[in-house]
Amino acid sequence: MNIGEIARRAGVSRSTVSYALSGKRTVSEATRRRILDVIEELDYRPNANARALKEGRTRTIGLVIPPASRRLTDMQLDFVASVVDAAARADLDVLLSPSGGDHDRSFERVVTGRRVDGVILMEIRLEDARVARLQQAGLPFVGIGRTSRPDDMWWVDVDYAALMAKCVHHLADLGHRDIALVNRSAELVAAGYGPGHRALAGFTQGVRERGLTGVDYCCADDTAAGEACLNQILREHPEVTAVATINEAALPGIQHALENAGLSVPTDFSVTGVAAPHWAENFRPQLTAADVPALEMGARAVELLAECIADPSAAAQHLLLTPPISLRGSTGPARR
Amino acid sequence: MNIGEIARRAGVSRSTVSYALSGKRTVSEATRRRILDVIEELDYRPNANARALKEGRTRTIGLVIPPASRRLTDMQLDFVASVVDAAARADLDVLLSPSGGDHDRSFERVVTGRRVDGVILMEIRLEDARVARLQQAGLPFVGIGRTSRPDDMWWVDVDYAALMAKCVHHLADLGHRDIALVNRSAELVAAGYGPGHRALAGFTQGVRERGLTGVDYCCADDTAAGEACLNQILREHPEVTAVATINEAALPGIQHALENAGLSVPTDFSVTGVAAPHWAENFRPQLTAADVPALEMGARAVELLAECIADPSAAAQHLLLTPPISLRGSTGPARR
DNA sequence: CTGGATCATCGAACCGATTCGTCAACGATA
DNA sequence: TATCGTTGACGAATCGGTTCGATGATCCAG
Repeated sequence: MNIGEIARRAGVSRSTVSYALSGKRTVSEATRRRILDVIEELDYRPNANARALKEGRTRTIGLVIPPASRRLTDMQLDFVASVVDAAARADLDVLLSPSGGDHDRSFERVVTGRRVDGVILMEIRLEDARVARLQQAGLPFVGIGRTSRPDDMWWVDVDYAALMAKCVHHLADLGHRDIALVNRSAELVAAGYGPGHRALAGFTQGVRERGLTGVDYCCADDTAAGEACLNQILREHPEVTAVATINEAALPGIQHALENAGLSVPTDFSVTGVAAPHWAENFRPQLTAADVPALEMGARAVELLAECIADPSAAAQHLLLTPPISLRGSTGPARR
Repeated sequence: MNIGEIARRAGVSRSTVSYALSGKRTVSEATRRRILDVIEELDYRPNANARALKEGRTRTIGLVIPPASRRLTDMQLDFVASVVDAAARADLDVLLSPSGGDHDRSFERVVTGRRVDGVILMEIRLEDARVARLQQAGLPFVGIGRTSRPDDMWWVDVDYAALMAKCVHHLADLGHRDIALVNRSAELVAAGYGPGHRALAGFTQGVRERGLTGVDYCCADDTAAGEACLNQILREHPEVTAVATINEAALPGIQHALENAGLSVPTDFSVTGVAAPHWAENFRPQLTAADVPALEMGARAVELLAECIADPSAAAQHLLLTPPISLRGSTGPARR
């Protein structure tokens, strides 16, 4: 069931079959009809590998996700889902590669095997060896996040610094003087994970601008860690009346810790931050937070990648998103 | 930077380079050394498409996931992650295809494009057109779940019927007489989603065996629906003292509804069911539930698929998992 | 009636690997 | 020295498509 078989049954040459399918040259209506009938009858589809080999492109994009050993955040999950969906709409296939910062085999296969036309790279660090590797290989890619030298690469990112600063200002407006940041895990931050660093920078800047006192804590991405982290904050800094966080997965734990401490939100304690809508709405009361637009990011990343593939020499494009903070019920005036 | 380039620089023929890499024929140590040096210097990797074309296999598996429009459950996410990980360990790439029950283009590409050696098919329905399509195309595949005629296909599944029956017996043992089932969404059940049907069957059987009274409700996969569903149960059947569920995503909503109704778990009301450990542990008190072994399922599905690809004519293998119910704090004696 | 343009089709080269058949060189054996 | 077996390398065919150049048929204008 290859193109030769079709050609034989239709009594034409292989090239005619190819032209009948692609339309790149005219084929008489009669033979076209005959060829399509045979194709229909045999349920023939061109071999994608052969086509990719000759055409030099695969109509496939690579999606490099964090290693599966670490559970994906909901935001990342939304992002993956939207990338896959956007790619499907553009008739692109998606090849998944679970890779951390190291050069593992899966990542190397994707980069060097000419299996993909381009790559979307998730969870980029400030210094990321994978970026250099992709640039060296000359493979078009779009980063979700940016390195410390972001100008010469394509990326889509959320402006965590600005968002966190906004959160701090919001808390300051409500009269809070002592606040805490619940960041992502210490390992991630130590590895140079951009959002972690930029959120801290924004937090620090906001605190300074408003003359507040701020403390920051790293916290692993799960409920238990969130609970432990907030307990630690309450113990070590009982003066703190509000926390801001970019750690979605810690939110349930934060909630538990506050309940256990007998603190009610928002009368005794305020909580805000950056989270996927799903988490913000599951918090009780619903979280005042910037909703990370993961779904939009995925679609835009695919669009950008398509442009980058079409013209790799074009100037790098960037997209820095600053979603508004949705006021819900989890922040209120500082207690006194 | 193809194999010809390497051959030229090393002063040998292309076939010699190929044999030096594959080891399928002997190559003298001297030339091998020379070839590998050139490869190293030029950072050459064989073109995966050309290799796949010639060899007739792609070293890639397809993973057909539910469409992204519907948020994946945590269990599904764990499953995807473990499949991707297991595949990476076996040096297989994973091609993602978001497909519902219909034949969409993405699914058709995966099935007919010869881009994958085999497929893992998630969220199988009792009558699933995709299964027939794969069988017709002769593409090896492993189902996560089974159709109503499961004997002639390979699959891995969780015995939801047995698990739900166990839950019912557990509740009966605690003295509950009126219980409710919170199932997955009405659309999913109507579409013939296996776990939904089998859970209901197990629930009904358990209720009958113990002479209880049981009501069952469908519930969309989110917090709001879970809350609404439990409110409805409390309103329409105030005699109910316990619910069992296979709807993880409804658990937070169930919790909210119980809190709002002033019912405390487990003294006033019991909750149990089947959920990924993550959800079970986030419930308060922690959920007495069967932990769906999603991580194990993923790894086993990849193993099975590898066997199925190696020998497609072999007898179909099945794996029906019945994880034990972990007793945590969310079930207790019926109130009186 | 002839020359040139247009249309439809064919044949062959090519993409980048793998693999089979062949063969030269060499050493060992008779 | 003639023969045989082994080793190491080469050349060509092949996988299944796409695409370029060429060719024959048809048509219209001059």
